[in-house]
Amino acid sequence: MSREEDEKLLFPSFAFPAECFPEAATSGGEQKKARQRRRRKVKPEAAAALAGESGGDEQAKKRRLSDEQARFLEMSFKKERKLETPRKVQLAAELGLDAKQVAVWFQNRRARHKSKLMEEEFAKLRSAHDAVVLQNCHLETELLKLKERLADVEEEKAKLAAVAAATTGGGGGGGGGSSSPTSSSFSTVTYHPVLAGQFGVEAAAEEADLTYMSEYAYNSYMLELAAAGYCGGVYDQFS
DNA sequence: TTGTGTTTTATTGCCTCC
DNA sequence: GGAGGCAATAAAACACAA
Repeated sequence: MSREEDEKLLFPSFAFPAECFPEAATSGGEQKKARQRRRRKVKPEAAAALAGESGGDEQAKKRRLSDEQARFLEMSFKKERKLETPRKVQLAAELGLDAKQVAVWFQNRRARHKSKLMEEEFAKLRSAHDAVVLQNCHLETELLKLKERLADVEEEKAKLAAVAAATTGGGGGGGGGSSSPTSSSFSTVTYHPVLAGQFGVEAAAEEADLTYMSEYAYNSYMLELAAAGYCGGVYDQFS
């Protein structure tokens, strides 16, 4: 079974939790709330059975499956995530278990599998988020530098205009104007490869003749920023 | 040994589908 | 309406540090 099939099976209608969108609370959210409100009550007979009080038969107690049984079930789970009733009964007979136990085992196993996939998904989203934060910080830093540079140029321009006015006796003069930025003072905008791929900015960046940093260069750059005290916290991972 | 955290097995209540 | 699935949860079993 492919991972995509797997996820389709396990997340038939995956959505971000309703609390992410409080303004769009729906009846689905209500259902979830209702579920969370619920407090399970263990029926007395079930509690007694678990405690071994009803006749004291060992079968009623919670028993761990043997390694062999668990291994067999695990192999079956790898082949098929859900069991048809006949297969369930057959499996139970082969393992000397109750069909209900096999069903429960599969149910719990699916839940474990799902939560593992969720963790992986979360980790991916988090790293993408971190990358966006870093990129944003980088761009803000770049913007700051450009603003400083612009201010310098404007100042230079004003000075030149004043000098021109003094020497020509007050004429207009438009000297010194064509300020094409020197390549050394303007650093190029860089895109982290992960970001570029993820958000489709690659083509646009190429078109604009922007250069790319290697992973190493990028990390070094982030270290520099961290050392300079930019965007505190975000760079902890680099230092 | 014991307190505590984690994993596993089982139950309950709700939902969907046939 | 019954079967089966899922989420939430309880509780036993287990692991492990102090």
